[in-house]
Amino acid sequence: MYDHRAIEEEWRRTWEQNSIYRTDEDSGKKKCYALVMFPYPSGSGLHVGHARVYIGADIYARMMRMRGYQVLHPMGWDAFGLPAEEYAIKNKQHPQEATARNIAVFKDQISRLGLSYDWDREINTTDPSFYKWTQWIFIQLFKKGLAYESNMPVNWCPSCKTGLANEDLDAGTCERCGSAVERKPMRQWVLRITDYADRLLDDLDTLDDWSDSVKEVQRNWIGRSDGYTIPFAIEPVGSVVDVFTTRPDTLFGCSFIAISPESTLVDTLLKHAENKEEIEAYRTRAHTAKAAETDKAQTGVLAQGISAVHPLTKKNIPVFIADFVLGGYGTGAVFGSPAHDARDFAFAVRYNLSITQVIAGDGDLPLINTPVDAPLIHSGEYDGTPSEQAKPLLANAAGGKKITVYRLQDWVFSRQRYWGEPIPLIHCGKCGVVPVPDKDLPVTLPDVASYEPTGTAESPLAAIEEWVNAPCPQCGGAGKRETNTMPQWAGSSWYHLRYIDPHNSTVLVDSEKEKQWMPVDIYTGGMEHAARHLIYARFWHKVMLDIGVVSTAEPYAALRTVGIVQAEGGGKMSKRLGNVVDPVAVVDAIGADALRVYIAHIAPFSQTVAWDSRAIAGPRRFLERVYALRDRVQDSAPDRALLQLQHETILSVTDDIAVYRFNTAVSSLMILTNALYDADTVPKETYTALIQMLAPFAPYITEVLWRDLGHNESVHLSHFPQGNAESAQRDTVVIAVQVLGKTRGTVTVSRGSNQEIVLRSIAENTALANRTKGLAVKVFVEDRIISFV
RNA sequence: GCCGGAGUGGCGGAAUUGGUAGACGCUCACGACUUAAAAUCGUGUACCCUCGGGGUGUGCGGGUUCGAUUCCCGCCUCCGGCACCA
Repeated sequence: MYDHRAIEEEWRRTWEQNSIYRTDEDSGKKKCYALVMFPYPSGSGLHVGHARVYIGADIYARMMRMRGYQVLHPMGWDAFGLPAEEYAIKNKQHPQEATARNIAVFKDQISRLGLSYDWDREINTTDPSFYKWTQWIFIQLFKKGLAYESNMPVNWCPSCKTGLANEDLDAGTCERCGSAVERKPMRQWVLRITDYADRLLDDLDTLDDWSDSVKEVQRNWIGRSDGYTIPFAIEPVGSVVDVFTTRPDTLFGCSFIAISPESTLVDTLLKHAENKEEIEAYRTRAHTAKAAETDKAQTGVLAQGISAVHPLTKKNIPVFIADFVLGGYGTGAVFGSPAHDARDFAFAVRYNLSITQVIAGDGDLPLINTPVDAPLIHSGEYDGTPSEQAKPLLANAAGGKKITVYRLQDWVFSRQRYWGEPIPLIHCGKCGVVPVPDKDLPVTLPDVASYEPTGTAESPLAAIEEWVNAPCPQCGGAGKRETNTMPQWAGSSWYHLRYIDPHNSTVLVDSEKEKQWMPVDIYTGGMEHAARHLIYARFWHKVMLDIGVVSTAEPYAALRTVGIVQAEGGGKMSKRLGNVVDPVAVVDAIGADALRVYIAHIAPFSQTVAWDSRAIAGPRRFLERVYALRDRVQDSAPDRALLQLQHETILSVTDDIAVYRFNTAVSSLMILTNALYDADTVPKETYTALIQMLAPFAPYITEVLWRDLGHNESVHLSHFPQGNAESAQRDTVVIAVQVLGKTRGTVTVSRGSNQEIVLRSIAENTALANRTKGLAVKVFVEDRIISFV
């Protein structure tokens, strides 16, 4: 038994003293920026899920370092956010204090896992020297017109007392606290991410080394859809409503127009409608309704005294204000063609509107998925035209225009909470909204008496008069600071750039260093960030490309997603169920090395796994075996078979780690270890290679064994063994003998044997000779198979 | 409903330019060591049968092929994303 506690303590200290993981900036080497998603340092400490991501990324970083790359493998803290603030409210303590304490705990726990971070580059998003640049980026967005003030209804969480972005919602509830979210019109800052929708979508095709599932999630999230706007004149208002449609071929079936209560058109209608009060009441109710409770039964209110003119038939059509029409999608107005849409059909039935079938087909109405070549009917001169062809014809005839719309909406960027980056703007009565000049950044968070959210469009910062009142940077007159803060996603949208140049106080990142390190070569983290952090970060990156801060179109060249670690037997780990596994406790019990090998070996990295407290014995046994072998090492050369296995293992382990196939890499190392265990002698050469290949997985124990082999320097600074394809070739191969498609046995021949030699071997095997007697060889594949029929 | 991913022993999983299915690990059984147990070491561990042999088998049903976990067609189930998206 090796003493993992003593070993791990000793080497952790040694590594720190010698700073062996400091980033090597030798520009003669190829660079490798191996980034792992930094954590929110929560009070509940490190989870095995964290451990899995960090260990995977670390194994990769360690191998690349040993393969001679200059590796940048940093860690930091995404520390703004609500939990620290909630804690501060409860305990009347500055969130910075709780945050600092949590970071200390997290860092201590992380350091127990044997991770090779360069701590000289540690960053913290709540550090003013960091968020100075988050604010600086916001100002660049503002100056480019990509940040704007809006009064549209937003998602409001009544429990967190703040507005939220669409990305912060989970099926109509607050992603963080689970409360039903309301729609609430309020002043807010919004980022024009939709301006970048096309680039965000199209550039996904350039990300060859991202998993398809993440790209698909982003495509769904952006949700590009091509259609038309069709103008309907409104009488007697005299204005025009543009409706959005992807189905202009059903235009002759149009029996109503529906406008979103959130649309500004409603104000215009109100001036002329006969039932103003009813419409007002409906709109108010729609605005305050909880998103999750929105009536799926499609209600609406008819605008009395108002009608729309059908652009083709010139007939008058009723106009409804209806909450099933989304304010933020398309034009906020649609036309209803009930015969060919389930929702329009239900609406028409409810309000007794006409239903006219305009595309031929059998069956009950509504007829939904009609074929593209189904002919139009009841459509005047277009009768008989196939529906797909009819789309542009009818759209053009109606005066429509082609338009591309997105499901993605602009990013609601302001939060009415304390613990976030202050938005660096000053409101001036004369000059309007003025950005804080660079020289005055960062705008630091002042101390407040109470962190309690106000429940209004202002954050607790609004109560600090001496902070709020600030002279206008432009005219010097009296101004007021913006009191909204940024969402938690702000810092993580660009942090990868700060690791490159963490101590620079004059620029966000030195451009030479940026060119040296970007893009991130491999980014490791959770799938849950696919439609949040990873979209935001790509968006900011493209803006920074446009303003010359960065030099690449994409921030992350390759992406590896980690699977969830479930509780023993499956299901979510939760404190309530008492099934949470504490990685530090596991490290104490069996050692970080065994935990790392276990995590690496248990399943493919991206796959969900259930924790298995029994299976963890295997990796520990494996390490014990490797440790025990040291007493049998001899200075002899490996025999041919062992040398072959040694090189085969080096090649496969190198390949496997490169593509995060840690499970099969560990299997290969176990096979080699078992072979050494069975061998009469343990050749030093083979054992040395084994220790070096194992080093990325088990960094502590391999240091001890490396020292035993007579080395003074760390194994992690040694060079990863080089595999030789020639040596990895086997001398003999086993060939399957198939008769009528069934494998009936095997013969062993030397590699590269031709058919004659194989047939001779078969003849020497009585059973196989009888089986194949009188049959013809159908297929012979060298070194693989011979098939008789 | 739309889009993506996946279904292999008691369990986690391995193998795909089509070529011996079940590597490696866990579990379990038996044996060695021990007064005994643990640990360790050794052997075995897909299923079935009439067991020195034979048959079946990679979610289900078809197909292509000398040969299919791998390719094609049609289903089922599970996981993830989106969803009143016009």
